[in-house]
Amino acid sequence: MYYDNNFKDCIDCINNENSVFFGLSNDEKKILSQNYTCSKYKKNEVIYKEGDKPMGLICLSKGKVKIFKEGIGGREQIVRMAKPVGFIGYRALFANENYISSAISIEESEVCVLDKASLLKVIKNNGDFALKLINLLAKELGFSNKRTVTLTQKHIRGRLAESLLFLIDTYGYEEDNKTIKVYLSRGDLANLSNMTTSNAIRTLSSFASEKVIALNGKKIIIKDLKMLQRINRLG
Amino acid sequence: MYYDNNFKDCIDCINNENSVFFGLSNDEKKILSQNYTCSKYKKNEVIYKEGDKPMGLICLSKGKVKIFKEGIGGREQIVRMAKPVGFIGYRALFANENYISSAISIEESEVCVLDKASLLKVIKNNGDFALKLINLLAKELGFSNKRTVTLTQKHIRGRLAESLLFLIDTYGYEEDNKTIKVYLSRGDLANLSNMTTSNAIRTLSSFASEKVIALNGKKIIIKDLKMLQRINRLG
DNA sequence: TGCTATTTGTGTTTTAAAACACCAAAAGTA
DNA sequence: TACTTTTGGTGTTTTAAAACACAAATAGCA
Repeated sequence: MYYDNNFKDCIDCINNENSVFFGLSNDEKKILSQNYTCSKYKKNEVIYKEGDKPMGLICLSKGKVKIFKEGIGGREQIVRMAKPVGFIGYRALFANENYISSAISIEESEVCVLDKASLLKVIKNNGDFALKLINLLAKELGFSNKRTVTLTQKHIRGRLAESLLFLIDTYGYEEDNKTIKVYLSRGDLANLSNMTTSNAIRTLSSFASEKVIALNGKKIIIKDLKMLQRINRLG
Repeated sequence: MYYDNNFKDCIDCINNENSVFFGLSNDEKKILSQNYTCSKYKKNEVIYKEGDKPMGLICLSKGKVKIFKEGIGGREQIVRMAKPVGFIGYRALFANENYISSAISIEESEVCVLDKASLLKVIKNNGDFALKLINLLAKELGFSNKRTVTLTQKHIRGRLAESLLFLIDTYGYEEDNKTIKVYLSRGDLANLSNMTTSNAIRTLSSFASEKVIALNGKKIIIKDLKMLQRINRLG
């Protein structure tokens, strides 16, 4: 990781129309944009880890990041996948706690960190913005509650199907409109779906032999979305 | 369930020092207290159910409530337990979604419902209050993420131990300082811990024969808290 | 009060998924 | 380039927990 305050993608975090900051006044944007630092991460670099103290609001302007918790025997559970423009580490920041999860880039990524004090100032003075954050957290909590139930109750095939659908939903497709636009290792796919690596590999092969997907290295091509949704629903 | 706007416990939701509303100005409290309805529920009555549209912020002024999601084959997972003074159903309200979980009283309870519009008005005009809610949601999200990992990774004994510690943490002890102050059925204890009823019964008996707890009907008496915490950590 | 329904409790069987063991392929790296 | 490490892949064994089955006790109810 190295610091670099000069690449302009960081501005995106504040001005991008998909950002929660979209709609802030110029004064407010100025407060935020005067207090940030930027950095780049290569693939598989740690952005923060469990136990660290949040230094600000981290915005992902480029790349992809996995957020996971370590459980029994170091086994990791991916709780979220971040894409640009999006925020990471805001839960701990707003809870005034240290991180309870870790964030690692799964491809080359760029982030900027917005100073906490400036952010709090803007929140306090802008009720609509505060409501947006409340809305964001509430949705995230709903997602987490749903995951708890599916990860504990669905069978392996259902869990993997759900993960694939989640990845499509988060990152979309390549230009061919059928290849999922993210390359996870079998191990990460397993960590996302609460299963062992061998079971992820095995179940992926099953899906492939059933012509639900096709595999090409780390690329996953969706051949039968309806069927995948069906497997997701029925378990 | 029946309506009754005259019992004074409802005022508690706004004035109680443990409430997020504590610290609001009199004007703000007035706005909120002018727009609420109260109701009483007997044991095992539905307060809201999955799919319902939230009508306002529900405050529990008396009693105990379980919040759960239905999963595969109707199997329920308890995601939260509410105590007075506390709020229920706020996630869906703030996410502008229908409920994704259901709430059922596990003993006689009293709730009041604060009008959504009035609440939003107060949030928009009081940044500190908004931050309190952001903090509340962020903590709840942390709890949910932790649960996801422990429910999927811990073994039965560890999961049950964690649930018992969670119940102690939430409801505390009776006057004897060792009986958990909530009476859940074995089925509910199972739904809280992601296991079948028979396994909850079996594991409780194991704990009892190991002198970690003692059982007296639905009463659970903690005999060896250190050991219970140990089982929770290692199990 | 007796009758039904639910909850509690225990033994047995089945099964889904982990654990283990091993090899092949690919990707780093010296 | 060869060498090491990581990732992908597959068969076999083991095991934790569900599923099933059936009493006993308790609670709800007419």
